[in-house]
Amino acid sequence: MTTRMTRQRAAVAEALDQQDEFRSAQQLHEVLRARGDSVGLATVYRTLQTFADAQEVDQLRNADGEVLYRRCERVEHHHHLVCRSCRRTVEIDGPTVEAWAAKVGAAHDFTDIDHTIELWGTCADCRG
Amino acid sequence: MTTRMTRQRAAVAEALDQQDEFRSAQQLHEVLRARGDSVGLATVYRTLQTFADAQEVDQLRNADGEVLYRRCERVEHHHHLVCRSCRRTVEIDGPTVEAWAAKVGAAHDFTDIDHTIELWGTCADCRG
DNA sequence: CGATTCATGAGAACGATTCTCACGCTTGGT
DNA sequence: ACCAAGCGTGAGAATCGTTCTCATGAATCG
Ligand SMILES: [Mn+2]
Ligand SMILES: [Mn+2]
Ligand SMILES: [Zn+2]
Ligand SMILES: [Zn+2]
Repeated sequence: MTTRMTRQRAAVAEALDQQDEFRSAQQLHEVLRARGDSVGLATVYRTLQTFADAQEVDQLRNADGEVLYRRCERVEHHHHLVCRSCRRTVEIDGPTVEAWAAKVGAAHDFTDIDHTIELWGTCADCRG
Repeated sequence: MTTRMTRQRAAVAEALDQQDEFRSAQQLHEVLRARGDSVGLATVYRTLQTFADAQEVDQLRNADGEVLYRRCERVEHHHHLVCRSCRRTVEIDGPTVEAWAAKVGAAHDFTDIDHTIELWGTCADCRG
């Protein structure tokens, strides 16, 4: 239950903070390696999962099914608009869809409604 | 580019039609095997992908990252409310979120907006 | 300064999906 | 119907992201 502070966790947290875009565990592992902060791949996976469980990082899947992680600005629940090519991310606050999702779930007598809402597009920079 | 009619394709299509819930390629493969319509697993995967490309089946990923397929009633774009435990599915028409997604994308100067919107919950039957 | 116990990491294992490629069947023309 | 052309098939190998194993290392706390 405890969460010991280790060099590895600090390194992963720092690498995450340096990223603006969503990154995969393997990408972050590479970032760490390049920085000289050697951390085992298994540890990167474990640490990211720990952070995600603690709601300290957001995670989503790209079209290929890879899990991507990002430390967002806002800590409250939100969604993302992600560039398909560079992964530039905009944090989206969607009260409209929150209400919609809850209403639809209730209307069909489903409980514990959870929603997956992510927007993908091509950002201005990647459009040339 | 052609699409030859084979016993395997007919079998996969038929197995899909018998399902009310979202199913994985492996589950459908098992359904086929149980029916006596033996179809290779690779063929099941290929056929489902072909159907998906042709917009004849919808696909989504569950929390574990597995891809699930379903032949829906409505052929037009829509979303789903899926039971986490039995996968019972309700097809959702969401003009509200369609507009929201488009607006958000445009507001941030992203083009070719695509959205992933799926609702998960526990259906009445699975709640006991 | 120990003792305790969680954390780490190299490599094996996993599991869904894709790839390979020789063989067979659908198809379109004759 | 007959045939040639080439798409479709399937068993097994290969991929690849992710998780597991387990011996070793390090953080924590009295
Ligand atoms: Mn939301
Ligand atoms: Mn939609
Ligand atoms: Zn971009
Ligand atoms: Zn259910």
